[in-house]
Amino acid sequence: MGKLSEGDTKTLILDAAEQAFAELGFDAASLRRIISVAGVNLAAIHYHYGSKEALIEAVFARRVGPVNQARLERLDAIERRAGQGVLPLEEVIEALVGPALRLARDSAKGPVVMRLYGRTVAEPGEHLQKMLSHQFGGVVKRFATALQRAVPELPRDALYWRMQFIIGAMGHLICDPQRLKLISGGLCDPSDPNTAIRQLVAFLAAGMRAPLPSKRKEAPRKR
Amino acid sequence: MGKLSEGDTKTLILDAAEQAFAELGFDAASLRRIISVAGVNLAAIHYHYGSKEALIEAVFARRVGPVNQARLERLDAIERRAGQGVLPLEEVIEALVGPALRLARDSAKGPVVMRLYGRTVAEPGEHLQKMLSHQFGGVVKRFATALQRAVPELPRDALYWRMQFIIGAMGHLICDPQRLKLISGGLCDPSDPNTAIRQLVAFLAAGMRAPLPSKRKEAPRKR
DNA sequence: GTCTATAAGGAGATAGAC
DNA sequence: GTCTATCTCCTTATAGAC
Repeated sequence: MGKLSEGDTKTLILDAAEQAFAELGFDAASLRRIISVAGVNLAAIHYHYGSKEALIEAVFARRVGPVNQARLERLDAIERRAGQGVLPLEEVIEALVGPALRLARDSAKGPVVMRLYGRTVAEPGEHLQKMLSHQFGGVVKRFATALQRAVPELPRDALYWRMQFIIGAMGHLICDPQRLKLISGGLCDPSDPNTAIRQLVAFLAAGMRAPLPSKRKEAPRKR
Repeated sequence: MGKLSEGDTKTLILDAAEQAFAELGFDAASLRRIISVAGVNLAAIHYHYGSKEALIEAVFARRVGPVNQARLERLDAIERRAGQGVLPLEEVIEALVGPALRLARDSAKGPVVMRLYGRTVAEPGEHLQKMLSHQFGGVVKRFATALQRAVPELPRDALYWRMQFIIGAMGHLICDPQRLKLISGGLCDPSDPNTAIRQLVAFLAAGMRAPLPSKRKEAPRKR
């Protein structure tokens, strides 16, 4: 556990698996492809991890753990500064989306890691979804109460709707940055985390402060 | 093409495939599982569709075509009413997200269809992504110019960033409605399209109108 | 810990009778 | 158009030598 050796077989597998999962998806990335990139033997995966499912979980946990820890630490600092008062909305949102978007810069892997991270949300499969709930359940709860403290007048149902929108906007940006570059004709550069965070926080904060939708009907329907 | 027979083998396959893809994902849903639900023979899939890839495309096109047509028709009506003036932002956004969210109500399948529709955005695979660009390219371009006309003072780079956020929030809501019910403790009901649309439009319109993010401190500048 | 060899099964696709 | 039977390939996983 305390080993640091870089040529470690266990780590070689983890790195190659991460890249393959990000590039091809969990199903399409076979263990055989992973070992060919890692330069290790097929049996080594089962020796070190036991199964493909366990490998997926290990790949995921290595990145998600630090991100969620950073989120909670930043939220702690915000709450400490605010005392009993209202929390600053932009800072709370930045604490939620910033660490995830900055993951691209922290890792030498760059955008590859981001795709993996964002993709898991959309992927089906009981095992993955259980893992997600386990990894993110606490973070979601903490940020739900923090956002409530940042926008106290917002009813609770609207709060949860809007949290879902935040998660969706963040996830899509993380998962599929290339599409933004494409549709903008190269005008936007999603690989720059600072610009991404600034744009995202401004948009989401305004959304959180939006006046409540009227119960009224929608626009006239064409038939 | 003009056939209406409901027990049609071709349609039975399409229905079963849609459900299986939505439930399990494109990779995990095997043709053998699809035929067992449809009650048809394995060879029938290849006779009617040729390959699994072509089947995926057929499943997708059946739903996306009408949705995109509805989007463009509503946008046409909005632009006709507005003449040369500024477009009403809420209505443009509603034209974009409404038809997709209402898909759940129009189809007897309900939420199943929604999951399929939203999931495809996040899925990897060259073939799927090419198909997406082909199916949605025109719609994205039309709505980009429409949104620009609705928020004329917004710089073009911010416009594309925010469009990406819109697509993400909408897609996540469509793809994974159950998570909202879960994290809200049953307070929010994502299966009610009208509430979902109202909440989503209010949030996104406010986001589109957000002041531009500053580079470092509070100094929102306009172009 | 790492290797070879192989097990055991599921996948998509097809040929040819009816 | 529909069926049975089968082909070929690739997957995860394991047993056992070194």
